[in-house]
Order: sequence, then structure tokens, then C-alpha cells
Amino acid sequence: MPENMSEMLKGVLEGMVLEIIGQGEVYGYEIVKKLQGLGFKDIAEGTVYTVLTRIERGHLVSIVRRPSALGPPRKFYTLNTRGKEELRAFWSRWETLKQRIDDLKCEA
Amino acid sequence: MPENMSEMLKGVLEGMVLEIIGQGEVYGYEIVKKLQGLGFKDIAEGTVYTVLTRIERGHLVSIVRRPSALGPPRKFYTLNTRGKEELRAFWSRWETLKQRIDDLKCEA
DNA sequence: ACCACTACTATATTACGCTAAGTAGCAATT
DNA sequence: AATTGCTACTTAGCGTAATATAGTAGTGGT
Repeated sequence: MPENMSEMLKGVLEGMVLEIIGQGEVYGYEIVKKLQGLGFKDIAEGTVYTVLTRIERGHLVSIVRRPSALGPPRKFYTLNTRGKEELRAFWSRWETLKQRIDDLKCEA
Repeated sequence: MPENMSEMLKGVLEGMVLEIIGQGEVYGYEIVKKLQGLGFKDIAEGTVYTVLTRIERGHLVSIVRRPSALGPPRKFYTLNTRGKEELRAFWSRWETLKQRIDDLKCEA
């Protein structure tokens, strides 16, 4: 697993979490596992929860608590209107950046 | 131009500057103009110079000063061995991230 | 009782891009 | 000669986001 993504994840991890929530109602721990499944095995749980807290404080999601049969109660997240808008804006930024970087690389 | 790319540029801008230097000896102001030409019109000069300072402190470049006919002397940058290695690592990280994000997006 | 897994919270650190303000050389206009 | 405008580099301080670290709790198996 290649190296230290930390800095490169800034401004991207939050967008990824928004995308995961946008794909269907999920809870935090599930998001952690999903990211690990994508290859981010080194992302600590704490990191994801701080992102979720920020997303919550930014009023991008609605939240429902439900008991779990396997542990403490879960917090389920769903994107609200602002969250969907923010997600759309994230993808727009991402595509723009990707394009410009490709431009740079292929100018060599 | 869309966005506030600031956060998304973290860990990326430095790599882009390394790539530009890797494409041939350049000086700071030239790098600024190159980035603006790529679409980053909103990147302030100061930002690029702080990146260059960091790159210099990290011993990733060799530097030559040469007088300019148009203003103050220029600092020309060339990647050294460590710089080339860092550039390679940057592209590796970038491709990995790009792949994973594409995976996430196409899972919808 | 102890451990492992599930599940969430909170504080402090660190790195990086950004702002803002500055210094300076040169050329052309006023 | 003074002002403007472009070229060219420097630096201190700030805001933000990921990370590390530590902690709280519920459930189930040994």
C-alpha cells in the first residue's frame, strides 16, 4: 500500500464520505469499513468520525439513531439538500483538478 | 472558476511544482505563470514561493541564480535525485487516489 | 472476569496552502 | 524626476483538515 496519503486526502476525504452517504443511509463504522475496503486501510477510525462531526456541524446531513444488535447505538447519516449540493460541488472540483493535472502531466 | 480548491490542493500543489521543475529548469515566477496557464488563476504568487521554499529546505532541488533583463535576479530550480524520487512518489500516490475515487464513484 | 469486536467522542498536534505585506530591479509613461 | 506597471523573490502569521491518542460503552464468547 503506497505511502503517506495524508496531505493528499485533505479536501478529498470529506468528499468521499459525502459520496458514500449519498449512495444510501449509512452509519459511521460502516463508512470506515467501506473506506478500508476501497484500499484506505491506514485511515484511522478517529479520522472518519472527525469528518462526520464536521459534516454534521456544517448541516449537510440528517441523522437518526438506531440500536444495534452488535454494540452501542448507531448514528445513521443521510444527505440533506445542502449535503447534496456540497457533494455536487466536490465532484466538480475533483474533475477540474484531475483535468488540470492530466494537462500538466501530458505536457512533458 | 469553480470552487475553492485550497484544501484539495494540499499535497497536490507541491507535486505539481515538482513536475513543472522536472520538465526543465525553471524559475519561480515562471512556475506561477505556468500554473495560471493551467487554470489556477486564483493561486497567489506567495503560495508558490512558499512551496518552493519548502522544496528547497527539503533538499529536493539544486538552485542557480541568474540575472534577468526584466527585473531582479531569478532563482532557477532543477530536481536533484531526491526530488526525482519524490516526484515519482507523488505520481504514485496520485494514481492510487484517482483509482480509488473512481472505484467509489462507479459503485453507485 | 477477560478479551475481541462493534460503535462513537474529544483533545491536541502537524502539515500545507493562503493572506498580506514587504523589498527590489527595470522600462515606459507623465 | 516621479509615478506607474511589470517582473521577481521573501516571510510571518493564519485557517483548515487529517492524524494520533485516549477514552467511553454495548455485546458475545472463552
